[in-house]
Amino acid sequence: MSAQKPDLPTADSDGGRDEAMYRGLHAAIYELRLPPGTRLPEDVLSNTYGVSRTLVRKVLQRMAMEGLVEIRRNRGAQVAEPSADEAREVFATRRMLECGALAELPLPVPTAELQALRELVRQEDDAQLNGDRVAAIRLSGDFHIRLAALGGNATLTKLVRELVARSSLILATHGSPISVTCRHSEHEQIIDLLARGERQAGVAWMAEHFEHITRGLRWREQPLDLFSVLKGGDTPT
Amino acid sequence: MSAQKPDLPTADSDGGRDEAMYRGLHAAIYELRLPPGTRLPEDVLSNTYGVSRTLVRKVLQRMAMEGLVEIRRNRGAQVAEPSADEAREVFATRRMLECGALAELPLPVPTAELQALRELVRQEDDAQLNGDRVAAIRLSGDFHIRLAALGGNATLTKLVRELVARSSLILATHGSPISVTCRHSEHEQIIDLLARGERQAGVAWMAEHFEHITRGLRWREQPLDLFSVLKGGDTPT
DNA sequence: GCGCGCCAGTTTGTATACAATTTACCACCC
DNA sequence: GGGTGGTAAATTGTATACAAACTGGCGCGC
Repeated sequence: MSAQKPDLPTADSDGGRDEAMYRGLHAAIYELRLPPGTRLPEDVLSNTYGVSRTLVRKVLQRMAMEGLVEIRRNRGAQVAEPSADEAREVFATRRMLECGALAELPLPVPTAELQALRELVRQEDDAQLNGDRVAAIRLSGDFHIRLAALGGNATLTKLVRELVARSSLILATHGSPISVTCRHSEHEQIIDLLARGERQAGVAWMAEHFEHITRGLRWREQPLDLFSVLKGGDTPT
Repeated sequence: MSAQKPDLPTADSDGGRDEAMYRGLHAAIYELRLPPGTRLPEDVLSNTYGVSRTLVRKVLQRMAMEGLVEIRRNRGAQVAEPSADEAREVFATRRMLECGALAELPLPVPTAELQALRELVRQEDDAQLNGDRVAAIRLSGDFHIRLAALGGNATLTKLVRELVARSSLILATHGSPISVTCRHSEHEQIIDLLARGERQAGVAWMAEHFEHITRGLRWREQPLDLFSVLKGGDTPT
């Protein structure tokens, strides 16, 4: 059942400079070193990575498709600033995908995987205690990705990976400073339930977990989209 | 001041010639006028749409991200030929997303929407009777997209739209000539359950519906992936 | 005759040049 | 003085040019 697709003899190590640039930019955004709203001028990236604007544009287009970057016509690219609506949608979608995947997870889960997941939880816990909010967000995302990947569905895993990366931006924009991410105990609880083979309970817990995250967001209003307000056209007294 | 032009950020109205070309190519692939495996040389597309290869590549890259086109380094693009594994993954993922969306659909569904869905079913039914397999596949996809869109989750709807387009290629490649798509009665049954407010029954029926589709695929005739066969080194006797 | 290697033709990958649009700044007018 | 309009600088959009890689065919040697 494993869908391994041997691309070319040189597997995934290569991919060219554009792939290297993609990884760099993706990591920088996922790890919030480039916060939401940061402008990404093409010539700067071009000079930074030593490639032509052609490749820069290619990478930016790709990341725009993934929702990590916003490209406005003739106005360049910037790190995406997810709206409140988008935040709700992303987490609702993640809940469906991740709960669905969890519900069909073949049991028992290999011990090695359980151990790796526990290790991620431990690191996330450390980050929380150290007040390293950014690291906690990233590690929480890694946990969810790894968990989703257990099902062996590469298509689903890819989607979850993309949604998790967007979630990172969402938490940076709308997350409250305290208890930004999932409470560590919740992640640990899911693992424990999985280890005991109580899959259905794990699914229920996961759903509640997403509920907590969504509720934890603070919906501080966005930059007040003047256009849509005016076009909304409520009758002027 | 010429600010009267509704230039919304996520412009769906216009985006230039590249957007027009995207729509054209997407429709051609979705409607199977360009069957899986069809090569898509850049200069041909360039001449066809009257744009430079730059824009052609931009569109092809985008469609590759969506899984509709495969781009192999230095070897150009072609309409994707989904593998059997990919087919299973796509339908499993769709089941999770679409069942999840259905389970949370606010009831009652507006009458106009129900009517539009019934109309799609009717057209699909016609196509089936007329032996127009290609139209039936497309209309079936339209039905699923419209149903998913009812929830109002744009992020989820976009994912479903992409997966449905890929499903079109999957059915073209692996679908059996008869009963290619969903049996029409199944779609109608889902609408009826929805109209009566029996959401849970609808979800269950939808899940079974995907089960039927997956089972209806014929898995013979794998593309003879010589590389992985040789490298896999199973050497079965 | 069969196989190997070389060469030409074709196709893609990347960079650069030029056009179009936006942005910012400053002079100008009310 | 504040707002308006225009012009210049900067940035992006598109096209083209050139380099690299692959494909297919032909000739040569075994």
